[in-house]
Amino acid sequence: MRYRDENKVQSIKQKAIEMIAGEGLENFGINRLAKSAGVSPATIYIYYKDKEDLINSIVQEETEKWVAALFRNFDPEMSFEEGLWVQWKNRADSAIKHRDVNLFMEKIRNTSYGKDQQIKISQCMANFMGDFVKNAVKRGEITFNTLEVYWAVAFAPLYTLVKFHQEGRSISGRSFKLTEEIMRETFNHVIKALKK
Amino acid sequence: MRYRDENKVQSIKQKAIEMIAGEGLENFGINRLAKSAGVSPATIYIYYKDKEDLINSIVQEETEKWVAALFRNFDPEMSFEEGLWVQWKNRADSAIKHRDVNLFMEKIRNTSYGKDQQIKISQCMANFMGDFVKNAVKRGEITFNTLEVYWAVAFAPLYTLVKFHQEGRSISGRSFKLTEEIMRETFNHVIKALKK
DNA sequence: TTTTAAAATGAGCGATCGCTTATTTATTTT
DNA sequence: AAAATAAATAAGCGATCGCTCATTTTAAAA
Repeated sequence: MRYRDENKVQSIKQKAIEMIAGEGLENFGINRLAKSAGVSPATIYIYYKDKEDLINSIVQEETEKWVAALFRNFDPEMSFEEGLWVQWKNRADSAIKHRDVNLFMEKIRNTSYGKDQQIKISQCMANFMGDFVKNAVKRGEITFNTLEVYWAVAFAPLYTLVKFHQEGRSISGRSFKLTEEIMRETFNHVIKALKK
Repeated sequence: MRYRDENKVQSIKQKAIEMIAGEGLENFGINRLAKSAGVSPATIYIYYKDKEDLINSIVQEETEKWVAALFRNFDPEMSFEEGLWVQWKNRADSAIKHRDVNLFMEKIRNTSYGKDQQIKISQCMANFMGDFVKNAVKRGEITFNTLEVYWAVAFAPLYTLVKFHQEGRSISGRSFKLTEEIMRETFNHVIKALKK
């Protein structure tokens, strides 16, 4: 019997990510994807049940990779400042190295396909951060009441700068690049906010 | 001659906002909008050139209202802490009072229709904030180098909490409500980060 | 009351949508 | 070499898309 051509399914995934990253979900269609990936529309339905399944599968797969990358070289036993910086660095590296995937994820976020994605990210965050933050509090490095407030103060500034960077645009209207220097400046503000 | 029925165009706008806020752009269509608004599809094209013009018009209109609401009771001469708090309060009130519009704006953000929206918001922010921040620096209340960093530290935490609130979900998985108490807690962190 | 002109509409156009089916192609097993 | 089987495809289905047109409705102007 004939075996699956892995190049085909990889091409389908890759082109789907590129198309959604570029034009958004509202212009994304199976016929156009098939043409772009160099396969027949019917071929896509060998690998995926329907359009929804296609998108959900890719979202799930990329979310797992995305979260894993966020915690590379991270250890909950790290000091607060070191651990948070590792997560910041990983987040920024991800945005730069995998631009398409990050734009894709951003387009998905506010759609029905983004529900599971957000839940998975939240759970993973809670798991990893739970111990990390608990340790930091135990050591008397930081203080806080609500986990949501911690997340908002510790990560939201970075995520906003990453968005500015991805869009190549910002408040001032000028082009914006997320340099290590700017990351450091922002990080110092955040540390000041959270430290006792 | 016959005059335009303002109820009709208002109904079209309102239903468009509700539909996009609820199901997102990818499921939004003119025929369904017409049915929902109780008019003929052709009627919509009396008021708007095409689908793109319809969405762009609503985005522009609501963005102006949205930005205006953000600077209600705000004066660039205010002390830093007071001025920033006014903007925070306005942002939170907007999310609570005009839920549909805020969800609509959020769905639009990462689409092609969101480009002008973002630019307009950025410009308005830069104008209002320019003087305000300059005054605060002159008075020695705060210090910072980059406008983008200021924005990221001063507003991103609040905007993240607003998103949690809108989605009724957050890091922990539990339902999340943006109370005044949580806003205050977060605000104190941010002030600590920005004050000299 | 009649005329006039724009608002409003129902029906439906061509194009594209997600998806299926009948058939062919490729590769392993016999 | 023949049989077996799943991958892959071209063609196109019904449904829906954005949008238009011929016609009717409405209310001000004459």
